[in-house]
Amino acid sequence: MKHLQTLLLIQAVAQAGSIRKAAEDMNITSSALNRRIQGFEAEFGAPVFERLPRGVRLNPAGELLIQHIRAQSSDLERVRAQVADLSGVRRGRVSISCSQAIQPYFMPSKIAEYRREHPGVTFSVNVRDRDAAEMELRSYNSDLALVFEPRHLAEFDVIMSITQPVYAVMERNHPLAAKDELRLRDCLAYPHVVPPPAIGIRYLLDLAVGRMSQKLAPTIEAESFEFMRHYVQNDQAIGFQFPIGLNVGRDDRLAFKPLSVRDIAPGNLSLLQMKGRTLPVASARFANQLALALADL
Amino acid sequence: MKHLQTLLLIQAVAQAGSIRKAAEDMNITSSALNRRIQGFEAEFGAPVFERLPRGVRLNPAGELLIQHIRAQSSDLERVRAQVADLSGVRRGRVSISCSQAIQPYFMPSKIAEYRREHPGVTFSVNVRDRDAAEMELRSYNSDLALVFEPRHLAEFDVIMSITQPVYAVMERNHPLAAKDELRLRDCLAYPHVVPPPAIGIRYLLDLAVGRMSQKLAPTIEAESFEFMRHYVQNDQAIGFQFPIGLNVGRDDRLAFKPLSVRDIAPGNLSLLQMKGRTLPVASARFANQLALALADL
DNA sequence: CTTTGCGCTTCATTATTTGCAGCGCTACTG
DNA sequence: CAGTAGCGCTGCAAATAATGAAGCGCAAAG
Repeated sequence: MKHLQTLLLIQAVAQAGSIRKAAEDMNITSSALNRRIQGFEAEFGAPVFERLPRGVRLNPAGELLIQHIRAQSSDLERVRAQVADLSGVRRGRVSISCSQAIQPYFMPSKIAEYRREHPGVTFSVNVRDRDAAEMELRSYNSDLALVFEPRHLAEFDVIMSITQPVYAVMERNHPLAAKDELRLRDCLAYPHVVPPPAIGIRYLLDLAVGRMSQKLAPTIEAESFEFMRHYVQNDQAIGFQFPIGLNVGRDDRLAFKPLSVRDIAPGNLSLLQMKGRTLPVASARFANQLALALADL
Repeated sequence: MKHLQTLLLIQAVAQAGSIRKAAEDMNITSSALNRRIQGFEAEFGAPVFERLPRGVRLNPAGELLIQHIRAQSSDLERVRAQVADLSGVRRGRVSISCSQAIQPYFMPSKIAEYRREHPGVTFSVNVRDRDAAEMELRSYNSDLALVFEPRHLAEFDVIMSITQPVYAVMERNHPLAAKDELRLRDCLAYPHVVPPPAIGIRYLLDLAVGRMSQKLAPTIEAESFEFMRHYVQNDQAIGFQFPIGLNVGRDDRLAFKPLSVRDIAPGNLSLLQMKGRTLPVASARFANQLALALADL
């Protein structure tokens, strides 16, 4: 859209960190870009960038402005999608960031379900830890985020929120696989595979261990739950995961047993959007469907 | 702001109802304006106006767009105000629509109180009935609305809400002035002054009377509470008002007595803003102060 | 101490926007 | 029922604004 051109250029400069680089990215000369920015700052009434010897950087006013720009363009997109919707076409693109646990079973099935009714809608799914997912929302790169243990709840609107107990994951004939419910201390007696601190489940583990005499002594710290699932088949090791990320009852090589909630708090799984934002139709509907599915879990 | 120019022109055309009129308003020629609009529609991907023989009118897509435009410009204003705030200056303008009852005592004292701390902030206060106040919010002409018995609550964010009983207003030595609490039927035995149906208190009266055998037989239907207050000093008449609009205990010519809540529901006084909107700093702070003051009432 | 990369400015050039005039159309008007 | 006024739209020349090429001064990096 033409009327946003200057704003988009500002965004490009903010990202590139220098006017000349941004100019190259946007296929114009640096002089033109330079003057557009000066022009804008003049009519805006305040500088937007700090001039550094090696480039530019947003100043506080610029940070405010860039936020406005993102909201702007995303809202315009929403309007266009809604207008397209008016003329009968059901199109759109839903972008969502989610925790790793959501990715293997839950999200694919829900997306497939949604697309059966709205085949014109496309999706963009990003797996992100909780901090990164929040960043995506803030930058309007994702419409939705479905994450465990979100951090800065006050900055977002919570569309739906449920809790899930932490499960231990182990080989099918692991000594602990006989019990129905496990104590955390029993698990820690075995080698254990835990994710790095940025991941929600690790946060809960750290909290829980903090109240105990025993310490967390991770044999392996691994980002990937996929990796964890395969590793525990070797070393009589224990992994941890939420049930939404497990194929409970339909995996014949692994056993999944819940940890006692006396030992470790259940995880909070929240569906978030940017505060106060009006989502595009497609995203809003998908969020709705997700909320219903979560409620049924 | 230059990058909004086309959008503002569209707004002008929507308001004027014809391109030529809008062109005159905006001091350009109709041909220039015409082509800007055509250009915009082209890149927008859909027409925004219906062409009528005597002018143009927004089509549904246009309605969506105009809403976006209003949100846009108001948000940009907010950013500018916030940037001004950054540079140390406490400036800004708060615009608020309120019910008539709020105007004589409550609003002036709260504004004065606020301005003692923020002398740079200016105010624009409009007295509106509940429907008109909601219109002002929707069109972004007012940041806030403080009204009795709002109608379409779902379209707005409720910042704060309290209830107030209905009071009868009468001459100091009116026969009913002796009692502590009045029954509605006793009031209706005297001539009564009521506002027109658009006003919140009338709505409550109509509701209450609907459950009774007696009918509302207004001697006078008057917009102005001011008028009502003066009139009841003549005809032994009864008027109705919420205590927030009365100088309870400090008026020596009138008596104010609450009606029994068994007869008539208390009025709901709500502080509203446009849904999902980020208010300018000044307005947000003032809303905050109002909410506190209402809670203390 | 040279080099590199930066923001910014000047000036001629190129796009873009504007105003003027006029066309065709439809709904009022006498 | 012709006349007229008001409308949206378009062609064309003039005015205005944005652009690119080149170069200046500056400060950090090598």
